Amino acid sequence: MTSPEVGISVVERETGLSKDTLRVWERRYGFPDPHRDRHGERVYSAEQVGKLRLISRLLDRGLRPRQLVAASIEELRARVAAPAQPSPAADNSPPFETTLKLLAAYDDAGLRSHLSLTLQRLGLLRFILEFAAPMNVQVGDAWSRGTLAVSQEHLYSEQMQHQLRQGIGTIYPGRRTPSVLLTTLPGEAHQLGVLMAHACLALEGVRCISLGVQTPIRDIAQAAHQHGADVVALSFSEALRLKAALAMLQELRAQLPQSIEIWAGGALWDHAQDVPPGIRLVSRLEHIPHELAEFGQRHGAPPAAAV
Amino acid sequence: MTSPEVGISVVERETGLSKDTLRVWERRYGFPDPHRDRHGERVYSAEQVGKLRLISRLLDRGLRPRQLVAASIEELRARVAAPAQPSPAADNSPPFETTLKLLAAYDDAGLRSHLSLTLQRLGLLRFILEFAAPMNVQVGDAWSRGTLAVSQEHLYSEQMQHQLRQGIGTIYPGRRTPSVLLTTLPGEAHQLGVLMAHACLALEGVRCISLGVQTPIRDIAQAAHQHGADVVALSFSEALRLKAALAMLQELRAQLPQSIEIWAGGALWDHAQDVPPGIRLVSRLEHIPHELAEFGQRHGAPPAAAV
DNA sequence: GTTCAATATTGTCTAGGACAACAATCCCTT
DNA sequence: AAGGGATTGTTGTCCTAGACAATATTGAAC
Repeated sequence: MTSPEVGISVVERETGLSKDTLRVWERRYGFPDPHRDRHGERVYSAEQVGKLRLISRLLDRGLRPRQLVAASIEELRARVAAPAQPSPAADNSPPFETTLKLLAAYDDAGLRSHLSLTLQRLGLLRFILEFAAPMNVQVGDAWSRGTLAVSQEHLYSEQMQHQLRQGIGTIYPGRRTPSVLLTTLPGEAHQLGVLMAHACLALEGVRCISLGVQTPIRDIAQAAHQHGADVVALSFSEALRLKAALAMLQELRAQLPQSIEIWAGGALWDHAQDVPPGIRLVSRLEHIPHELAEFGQRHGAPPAAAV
Repeated sequence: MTSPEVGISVVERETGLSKDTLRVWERRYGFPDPHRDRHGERVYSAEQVGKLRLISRLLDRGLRPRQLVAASIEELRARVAAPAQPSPAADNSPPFETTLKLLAAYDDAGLRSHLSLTLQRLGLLRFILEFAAPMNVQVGDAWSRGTLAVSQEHLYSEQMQHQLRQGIGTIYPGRRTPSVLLTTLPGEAHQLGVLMAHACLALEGVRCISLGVQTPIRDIAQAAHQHGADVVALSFSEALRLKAALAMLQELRAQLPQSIEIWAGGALWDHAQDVPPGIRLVSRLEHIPHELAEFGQRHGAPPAAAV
């Protein structure tokens, strides 16, 4: 704990709620109810910031603030944890458990070795589908429950990224269609989704180009054009607000010719019911081969020749 | 051009100047001077946004707004381009030229192959010192001059990252002291600096742990403690404001015990004259071995046994 | 020249009012 | 009873204009 009480701009940064919103909530609902320093400026307690963070998360799921501000912290925490899909039965099979144990012990060398061995043992595809993807969810859950520190989540992410890139690096680049441009929208900093998708696509022999994360809309459109991409594939974690994501998707759709498809995937869409027209939801990495086959049919290409 | 006139929140996002700042400049200096829509809300022309973007950049270099708002766009553009260090004689040796040519042609496959070959030809250390580091500068310059699109810079960064990680992956982890924790501060998203430092350290046989980018201060401190790190090494590009960087460094210094050193490196420090006490500036990657030797002397360790 | 105090500049905070966009209700018609 | 359209409630963002702390800059005294 550095300082238990923070100013409004810190709260804005930490919760994503604008200063205006924080002030107007205080005026309307009486929450948050910050102290004032000697100069009359708002000073928020760590507890209130925590509650605001929870509320902010629930807002993204379409709930409205009036009820949320009145609820207790426990209630909010329960709502945040629960109504996602009930977490795929907290897998306790050895690789998962070991990973969490290594993270808990801050054992980076052990983690590196464990991930590398698991990759070699399973092969890249099974490593991703059966291990990396569900593991990411577990790590994300543990982080949001507070079981895992930020630094541990970073460590995990870094090491996993390393393995995935090693894996991708060993694939000889294919030339199958469609040509896919991979990236994330501004504000979405998680790389693992892009890397997993990259690997799955490359394993299908598809030509793909990754721009890393956080590419501005206009630049995605430009790059798609320049590279002659057939598909722009975007990865979304729960870090991005659903509203913002939808708005940006619509903007991108408008800037791209109809001949270029947009595929969207990632955890964000677990909570979403529908997407704007002209966007294809690829909710699971497993569906990628099927999606590629369908693309082939739509575009009259030869039906997915074996790699 | 999507829409030639935009609202205040868009300007905030695009320029990094807060709404408050935009309004108070208008009040004080008469610039910017947005039109108003029928509801009295500010509407900024593309030209004004452009000028604001230039001003925002110059502010980071310590200039003050009063003069800047009065200057013409051309004048600002000249100032942005010029007074950095005069760019190390735009190296035109083959690998550099080829890289820029491949980027200009959006040739990702060619770039991948070119980088990989250069890495194999030079070896990891020379690849970094003689090629990657100066190339990063050139790409950054080209981007800020507008010669290179954002998507091209992303592509470069992604491919270079790939090569560096491949290189790091082949190094058998050493156990030499000091134990180094690598990352960047919040707001610093550039990974290449961390990766290059990681590689240089690993090549010296030093045990190092990377947390990726943008680790919150508190979590850096916690991780350093948990990992038993002797040094926290931080990379800074010019993306971060100098002021913000210094403040965060001071905060981190306060949270770490004196026994843990902080090393700072990266392009940001080319403009800076001095750093807070208790921070060691490692201005060039080439100095890393020397820095390690000095660390050994300071801590009475055996004088840098050969790897 | 340095050092310290006075002054100017600059960003961020404050308050309360206004309104557009969206969601939820209600009522009327079919 | 169900669908559709108007009314009402909710919510986020914008507005003005004033205040002040933190940081530069200037000026005066040594």
